[in-house]
Amino acid sequence: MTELPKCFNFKEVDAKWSTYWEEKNCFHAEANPEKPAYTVVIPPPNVTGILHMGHALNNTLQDIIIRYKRMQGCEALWMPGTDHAGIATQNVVEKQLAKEGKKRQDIGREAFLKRLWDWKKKYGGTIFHQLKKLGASCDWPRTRFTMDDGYSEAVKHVFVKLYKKGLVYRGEYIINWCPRCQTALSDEEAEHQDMQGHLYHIRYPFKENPGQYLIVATTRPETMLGDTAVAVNPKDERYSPFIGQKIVLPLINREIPIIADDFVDPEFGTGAVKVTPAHDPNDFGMGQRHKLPMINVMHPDARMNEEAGDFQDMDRFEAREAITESLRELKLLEKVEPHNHAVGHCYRCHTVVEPYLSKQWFVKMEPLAKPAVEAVKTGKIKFHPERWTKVYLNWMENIRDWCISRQIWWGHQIPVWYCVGDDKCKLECREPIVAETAPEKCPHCGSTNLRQDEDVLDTWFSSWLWPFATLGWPIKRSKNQEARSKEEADLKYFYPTASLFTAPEIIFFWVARMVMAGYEFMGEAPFSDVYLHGTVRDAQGRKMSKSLGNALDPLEIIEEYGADALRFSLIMNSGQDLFISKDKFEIGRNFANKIWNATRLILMNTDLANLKELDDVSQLDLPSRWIVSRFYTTLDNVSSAIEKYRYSEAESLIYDFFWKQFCDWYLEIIKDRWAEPSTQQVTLMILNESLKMMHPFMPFVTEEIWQNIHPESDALCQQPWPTIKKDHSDTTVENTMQTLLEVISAIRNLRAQWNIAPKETISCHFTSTNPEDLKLLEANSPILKSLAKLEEVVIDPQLPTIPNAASVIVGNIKGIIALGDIIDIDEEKKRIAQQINEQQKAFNSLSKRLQNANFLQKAPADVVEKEKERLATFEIKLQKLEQVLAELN
RNA sequence: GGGCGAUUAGCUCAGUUGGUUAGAGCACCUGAUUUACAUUCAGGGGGUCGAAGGUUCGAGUCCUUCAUUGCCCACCA
Repeated sequence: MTELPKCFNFKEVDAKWSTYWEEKNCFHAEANPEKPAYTVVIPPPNVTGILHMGHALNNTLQDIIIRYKRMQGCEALWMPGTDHAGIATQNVVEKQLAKEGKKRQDIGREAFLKRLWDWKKKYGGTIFHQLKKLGASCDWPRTRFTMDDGYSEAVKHVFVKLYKKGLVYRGEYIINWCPRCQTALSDEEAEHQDMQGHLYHIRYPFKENPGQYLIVATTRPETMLGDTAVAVNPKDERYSPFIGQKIVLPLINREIPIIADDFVDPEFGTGAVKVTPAHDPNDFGMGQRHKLPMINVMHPDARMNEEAGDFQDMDRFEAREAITESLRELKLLEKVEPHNHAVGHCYRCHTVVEPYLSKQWFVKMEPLAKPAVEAVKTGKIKFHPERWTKVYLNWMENIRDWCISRQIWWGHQIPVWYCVGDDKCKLECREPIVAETAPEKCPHCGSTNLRQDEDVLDTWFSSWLWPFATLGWPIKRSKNQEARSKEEADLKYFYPTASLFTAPEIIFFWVARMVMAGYEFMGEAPFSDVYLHGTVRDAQGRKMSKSLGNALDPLEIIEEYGADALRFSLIMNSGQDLFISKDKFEIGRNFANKIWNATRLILMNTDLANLKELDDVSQLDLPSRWIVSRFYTTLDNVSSAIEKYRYSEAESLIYDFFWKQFCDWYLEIIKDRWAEPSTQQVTLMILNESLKMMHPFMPFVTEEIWQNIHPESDALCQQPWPTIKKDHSDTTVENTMQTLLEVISAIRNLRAQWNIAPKETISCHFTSTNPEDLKLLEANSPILKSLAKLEEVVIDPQLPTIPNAASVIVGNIKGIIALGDIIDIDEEKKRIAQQINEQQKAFNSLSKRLQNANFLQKAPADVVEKEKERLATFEIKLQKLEQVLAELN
C-alpha cells in the first residue's frame, strides 16, 4: 500500500518529467516501415518569440494528437523549429543598436549580421524551453531553423528553380513601402485600418483658360507634386469637351493632359481624378495604359525629394499641411471634407505604408495556385472547421503576384548577381545571373567584378517550404550514397504530413503558400487536414497583446496552476475564440487534483498485485460491470472525438466519466467493499486504463501516477492506447444501473425535501410490477442502503399499509418510506401533485403527437416505436403517482 | 463595398444528418463532512434558445427578413 502526498504537487513533478522524457528520448521518430507515419510540423514560432497563450493553445492541440497517435502505434513525428522572422528580428537588434546611438549602416552589413547571429544564439532557444514546460513532445534533436545551412540551400534552390521556370521575375511596380523599416512589403503585410482623413478638393487651372478650373478630389494632396495627368470617365458628359486639353499643375506649374479612363467613377468626389503613377497603384495602371511619365516625389524615408520644389525635405505629412496651406493662399483650395478610408499600415511597426514605385522581385502566383485550389475543391485537403475553405478559395482565386524582395539584411540574400563590369561589358551583361552558388565571373564578358543583389527574401518565402525543407529536402547530391538514401527514405516516409494546426490569421501568409509549394516542389499536398483554432482573448473579448497589457502569461499560469491545468483548461474552452481570465484555469487544476486524489484513495486500499487485465466481466456485480462498460464507451467516444478534431468534446467526456461516474458514483458505491479482490481488480484496471486515455491531455499528472504504480515499466507516453473492447460495453447493464442510480437520487431528494438529516435512520419498502426490478433491488440492497443512507431495505411484492409514508416512484418501481411525525400530509400531497403535474405535461405532448395521423404516417418507424415506449413508461408512472395521491386522500 | 461567424440560464459556452420534458462549468442559495480530495460531496432556484415570418407530423437545429455584435478581405481617388 502506497501513500501519496495529499495534493498533486505539480511544481516538482512537471519539471521532473520534461527532463525525463527528453533524456530518454521518448519523442524521437525514425522511418520505420513496420509502422504508419504520422507527421505534424510545428508552425515555427519567431526566433524572437516568447510563449504566449496563442502558442500554448496551438501547441497543446498538436501535442494531444501527437501523443495520441504515438500511443496508437504510429511513428509520430512532431517537427520543431523556429522562423528567422526577418523584419521582426532585425528590429530587435536595431533597437539594441539604437541604445548605443548607432544605426545598422554605421556598423555595416557583416557586423550587423554577426550581432544578429549572436543574438539568436543567446536568446533564440527561449521558446523551446518554454514549450518543454508545456509538455510539448517534439522530436527535439531534429530542431530546425529557417536560416540553417540546409534550409538556406532549399530556399536558394527554389528561387533558382522558379526563376528558370519563369515564375520569378524582377520589375518596377508600385509596392507597399514601409518608410520606417525602409523595405518593400507584400500585400498581406500591409494591414488596412479605417482612418479619419480628409478629402481635399483642389482647383486645377486650364492652360488655355487660366481663370477656369477643373476640380479634383484627393485624400493625399502631397502626391499632387507627382501628377502627370488628370483623368475623367469618357462617358462623363460634364468633362468630355475637355479631354485632350492641358491643365497646369498648381505649385509646380507642369502642363499635364486631361485623359479619359474607364477606371474613373463619375459618382465619386468630383468625377475628376489626379493621376500620380508613382504613388498610387491605380494611377500606376492608368499611367501604363496612357504611357504617362512617372514622377517619384519622395525619398525612401517618405521625405519629399528634389521633385517637390519648395517642399523638398519635408516629411510627407508635414508637406500635406504645407501644400494645403499654399493652395489655400492661391485660392486653389475649393473645400476640405472629412473622409473615412482604409489606410495600409506596416504589420511590424504600424507606420503608414506608402505606395511606392520601386524595382522588386516577384513570384507569379497564378500557375502555382491552380493545383492548390484543386486540392481543396476535391477534398484532398480539408479545413476544420469547414467554413475556412471559402476564405482560402476566395483568396486563391483572386491571387496576385507576390513581392518577395525586402530591403533588410536579416534573411536569405537573394541568389542573384550583377555584372558590374568594365569596358568589355556587353549588352547581355545587364541580365541578372541567377544561381544557387556564387558565380566566379560574368558568363558574358568574363569579368570577375560581380555584385550580389543586396536584398533578402521575404520570410514567408522560406516558411512556405517548411513541411519538406525540415525533412531534408532537397537531398544533397554531394553526400555519399548511404547517407543519401537514408535521407531520401526519411523524407519519403514522413512527407506528406498529416495535419496542420494554426491560427486563421496566417491562412494567406503561410497555409495557402505551403499548399502551393507542396504541389510545385513535391508534387503532393503538404498535409491533408488543416485545423484552425480560435484566438485567445481576454474576458472583455479583446485580443491578448503585450501592448494592451491584458495578456496572461502562460508561464505564470504553469507556475501557479500547473502545465496540465493550463492545457486542460485551454482545450476545454477552445470551441471558437477563447475568452480567458485567470479563474478559467481552476477547472484544470481541480481536475488534475481529482485524478491525484482518486489515485491516492485507490492506492491506500488496494494491492497492486490485483492489477491485471479483465477478461471475463460477466461474473462481476452490477456496478462494476457498469463502470467497465462506461469506460469502454467513453474510450470509444474519446477516440472518435480526437479523430474528428473535437478536442473540447473529448475532454468533457473524460471529465464526466472520471469525475462524475468513476469518483462520485463508483468509488462511493464500493466504499465498503475494498477487501474484495474483484473490487480492487476493477478499480485498478479503470484507473490504469484511464491514465492512458487522459495522458495526451494531461501528460504530467498521469505520468507521475503511472510511474508510481509501474516503477519498472516504460513511461506512460510510450504505452499503447487502450484497446476498445466492444464486448465490455453493455447498454443493458448501463440502463439497469441507471435505474438504480435514479432510485438513490430520488431518495436523496426526498431526504432533502423533508429535511431529514443523513444520520437519521429511515427504511424503505420497495415493490415493482416488473419482477426484474425486484431482483435488481434485492441484489443491490447493500448499495441502496449505503448510498441512500437507509437503515433497512425491504423488497416486498405487496406493500404494507403505512400511515404517514412518503413515496418514491421511478419507472415501475415504487418505494415507500415511513416518516412518522415528520410528515405533513398536505405537503406530501403537494409534492406528489407537483410530480404528477410535470409528468402530465410530458405525457400530454407526447400522446398528442402519437394521436397525430401525420406523425404516424410520416415519421420513421423507429422514432414512432421509441415514442410509444416512452408514452407507456409515462403512463405507468402517472398511474402510480395518481394512486399514491388517491391513497393520501 | 464584399465575405464569414456569433446571438441558448446572471456569466462562459455545449447542443454532430430536424425526433426524450433544452444541458455543463462558474456564480448564487440550502445542507453534509471523526473525509482520498473544501481544489470535496448531496440538493436547489434560474432559459417563451436575439425578433418576426416560413417549411415540417415535429424547429435551438432548415429557409427568408430584420436587429445587435465580432472578424477577415477590398486600389473608388
